[in-house]
Amino acid sequence: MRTVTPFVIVADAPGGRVWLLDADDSGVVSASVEVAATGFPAAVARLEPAHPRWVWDETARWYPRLLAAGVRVERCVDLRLCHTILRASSLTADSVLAKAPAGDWDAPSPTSAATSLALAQVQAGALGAPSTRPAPDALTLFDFLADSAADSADDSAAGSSADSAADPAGGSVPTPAGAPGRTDEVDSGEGSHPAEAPGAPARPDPAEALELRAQREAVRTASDPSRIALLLAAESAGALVAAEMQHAGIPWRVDAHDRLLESLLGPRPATPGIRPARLEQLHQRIRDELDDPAANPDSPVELVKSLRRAGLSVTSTRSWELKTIEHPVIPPLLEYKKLARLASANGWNWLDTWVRDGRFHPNYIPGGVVTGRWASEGGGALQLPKQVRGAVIADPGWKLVVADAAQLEPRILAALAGDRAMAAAGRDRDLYDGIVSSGAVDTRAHAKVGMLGAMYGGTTGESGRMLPRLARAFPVAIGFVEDAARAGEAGAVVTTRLGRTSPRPSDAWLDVQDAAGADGATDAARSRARSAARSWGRFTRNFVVQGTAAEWALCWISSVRRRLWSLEAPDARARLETRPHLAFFLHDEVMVHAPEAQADAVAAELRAAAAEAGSLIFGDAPVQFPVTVAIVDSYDQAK
DNA sequence: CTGCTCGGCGCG
DNA sequence: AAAGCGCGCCGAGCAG
Repeated sequence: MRTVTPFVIVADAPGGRVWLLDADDSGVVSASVEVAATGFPAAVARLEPAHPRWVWDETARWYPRLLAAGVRVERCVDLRLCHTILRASSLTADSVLAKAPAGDWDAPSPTSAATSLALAQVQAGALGAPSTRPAPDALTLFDFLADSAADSADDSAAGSSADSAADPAGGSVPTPAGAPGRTDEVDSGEGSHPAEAPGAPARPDPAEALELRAQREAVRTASDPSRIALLLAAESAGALVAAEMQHAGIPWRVDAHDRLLESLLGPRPATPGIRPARLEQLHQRIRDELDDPAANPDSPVELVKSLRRAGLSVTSTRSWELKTIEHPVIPPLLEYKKLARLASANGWNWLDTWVRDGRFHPNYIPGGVVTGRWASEGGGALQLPKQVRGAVIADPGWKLVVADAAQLEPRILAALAGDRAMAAAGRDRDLYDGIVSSGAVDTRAHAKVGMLGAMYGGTTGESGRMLPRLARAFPVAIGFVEDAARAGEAGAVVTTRLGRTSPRPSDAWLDVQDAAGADGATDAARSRARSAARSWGRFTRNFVVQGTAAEWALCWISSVRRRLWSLEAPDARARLETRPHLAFFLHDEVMVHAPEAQADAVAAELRAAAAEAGSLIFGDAPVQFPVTVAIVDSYDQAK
């Protein structure tokens, strides 16, 4: 019988086989088994009921093959994602891990696009999914998310997860409910033998084990272990969500998409490269109105020349510039640009490339943005235009439950800064309406543009005009982003609530600043330096807000994921895609694909998860994080 | 032919 | 109505 330890490291063994290594709280390996690649999913399924945290170099490299076999895991450590955070975080700046020279773990991920469609679409093997479902209250979100180095809570302390997060003890790991306890013998790292592979060679110590130890040490010695531990756990849980969403896919109806394209563009051209009928019509009208048979609306450079020849004083072909011009060519030109964009970005070619068997399987890239937001690759998953959302349709008997965090970023700012006035403005109502009620500004639109400007560093136009009023009404919140901006302008780093730290400015940036400070610096040099400094200040100003909002969103989807898995399933062996599951995530918005009978329950969990995420990150700060929830048949019906 | 930048525009 | 943040994708056009 295997000894239960908090971590099981997954690593490549020679000959395409896989090691599974027990590791203790410090990352010390105590036992190992080696399995054939084909036996890997079954081996994971066998160990999962003890709720280990699976440790692997990259979730995107290991988890898809488990999902393809119908095996789901609760928790993991994505070493590469965690490494990136720990290397940069100001909370772990003194750690051995942060001070070491760059190594393999700092290299860009070798796994990305290549895994997308191929692995996600591997048909399931014969292996059925064993039940990995815990009792509904067996694990709180904190247990689920938080790293054991900061975990002092007992499982029975449900409902006090925020307190747990705020009170790291650096203590022992609570034994998962129903799991056998550890033996002392194992902690020494001596005297234990590979339990399931008696003939195995000496215990391996792969790079993953070394890295896990370094990460555990960095967390243990961090200036605020609970925050960084929560961030690492949320980042890793997000990686599981990403793999699961890629596996399940977004329900996409090719017939509906095709009808939509046909109604806007005309029938699909038989030959690629030929303009659809509607575009060709508009093209001809553009030539006629410009009296220029060679006018080419697909080439910005050529189009500017054509427009200027026709007497229009344009400097670009941007839509917003064209809209300011009065001329008969403008309406057909704007329509052409809109439809040409649809045809090239989300037309028939897109359908052929990205939609298979009624699902769009995008490749999500957790941590792909410096602020901690996800990026995506292939198919433009995070830029699905509203135009085509009518093709996202729930399966028969199923619903889409779409939730959106209301005014997330300003609420995040209010909580980060501890601005009680702004918190009050958002209590039980739209935050921007609340700002209007406070008397700071006169319309909701002004409140919104003013707050966005404050968070992005806007200084001009309407946004700039609102800033002084907002600064008077909410000095704490505005002061917070101003401080972040000044830090960036001075070349310093800033850090989110949970410990994600901004990159340092480049050497080129520092050189520009140095040049401006030198004796005899020219006005041009000083001006350039000021401009670069302000630009970097806008980045750091936004980083703290966008980055902390991304942390909130990670906690939200992690909680949603766990809650969905606890909902009643058709049977204990139900696969991910046959029960309510996350289908899409977009910064502050999620979509759950769920059987109609469970849609209301899902909606309730989406709301509860949002509240949970808020208290997990901000404790009892008086800021609410409401979500709007819509239960719909197609995505275009949401908001 | 491939690989790159740029303009433009989709999303939050 | 647009400019402050963060992205990815497309076609055009150019360099090699």
